[in-house]
Amino acid sequence: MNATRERILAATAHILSRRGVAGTRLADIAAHADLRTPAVYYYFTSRNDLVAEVMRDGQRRVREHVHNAITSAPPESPVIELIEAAVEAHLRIELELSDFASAVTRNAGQLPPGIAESLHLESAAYHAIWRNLLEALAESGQLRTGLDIGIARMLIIGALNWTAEWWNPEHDSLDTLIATAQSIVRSSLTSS
Amino acid sequence: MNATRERILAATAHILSRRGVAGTRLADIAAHADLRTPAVYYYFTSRNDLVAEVMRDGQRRVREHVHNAITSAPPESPVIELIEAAVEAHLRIELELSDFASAVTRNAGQLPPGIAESLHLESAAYHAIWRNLLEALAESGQLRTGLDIGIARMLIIGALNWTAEWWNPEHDSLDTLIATAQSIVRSSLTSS
DNA sequence: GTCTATAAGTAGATAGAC
DNA sequence: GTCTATCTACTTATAGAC
Repeated sequence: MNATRERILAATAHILSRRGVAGTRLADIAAHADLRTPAVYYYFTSRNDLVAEVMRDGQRRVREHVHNAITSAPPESPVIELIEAAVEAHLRIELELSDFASAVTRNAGQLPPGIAESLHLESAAYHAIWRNLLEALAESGQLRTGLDIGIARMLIIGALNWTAEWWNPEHDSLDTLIATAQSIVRSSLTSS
Repeated sequence: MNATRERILAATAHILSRRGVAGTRLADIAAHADLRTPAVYYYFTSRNDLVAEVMRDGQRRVREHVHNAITSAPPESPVIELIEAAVEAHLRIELELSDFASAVTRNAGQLPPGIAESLHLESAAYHAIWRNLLEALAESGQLRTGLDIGIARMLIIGALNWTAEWWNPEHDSLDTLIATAQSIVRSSLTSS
């Protein structure tokens, strides 16, 4: 596509994921993309449009990355292993691979009205992936009994999303974090 | 203490917990406290000072509420039941009892430099409570083997904190949320 | 396509009356 | 103690040159 446009999007994701929606200035975005502020308006009609596109793109990247991890698992994999693959994919895209992804999780809750709605479809599609995984686990008979499947899904995704708030690569390796998260998710969902 | 000062603090917590740090305007705070903006400066030297006090107060309230839940548990309670009491207390103070508490969890990650440091001591004291609980569980021999205790703590607190982003009382009752969270935490930490 | 210059609006903070 | 009036700084957005 257009290189400058992509650079502006990447700069926005970078700053959004660190400073938050309301703390993200067009001047900072432009500086990070090696431009002056007005140049942004050649590619985007407003700050809100730019932010909205980054958020939608970020949510799409998370969904695609997790989706790929699930569909590229060995055929006939037990459902719980697909769930563990999803845990790893979610953490890697969020913490290691993409500012777009962390921009979404760190800002989804405090978006101005217009942007929130524009994200809704993408967000619903992502949650549908997890809902399907948990329903498949229930159908396989391995889900721990008495668990509210919708609440469990949100608690798990919450634990994963919150890592963006505290994880420090100098303190814990990403591999250790992933292994611990997988262990906790497996143990909390299954009975064995 | 001073009623007006308290009203300003409460108004700030209310708006902070809904709109985020950078989205919180002094004019909105003043209006919610039934005052004009300059009156705020009679009680606080700056917007940052006001926000910092609300955040420290919120973190203190969470810590005290959880601490009380633990110490008022029946004597000789098994550690895992203290942990379940802590889960309930954290969710209740956050979702039901205090705008100050939700102001903390929804903004802790994106605070301007000055405020972040002023919250550090309170925040460390709260995490120490959970660290003690998990260490006691390990010493009792009931902690699942091979679990990184520090990462597990952050994943659990993250799952609880994230509820502020999605929980809707019209969709799930708080009691159901608490029971599900307790079940998941117990199952993820213990082997039985 | 990207710039300089600037308009228009908004937010934090202060001055001083009451 | 709280107000009205105002200052200053900052941010989004536009105009128009190059």
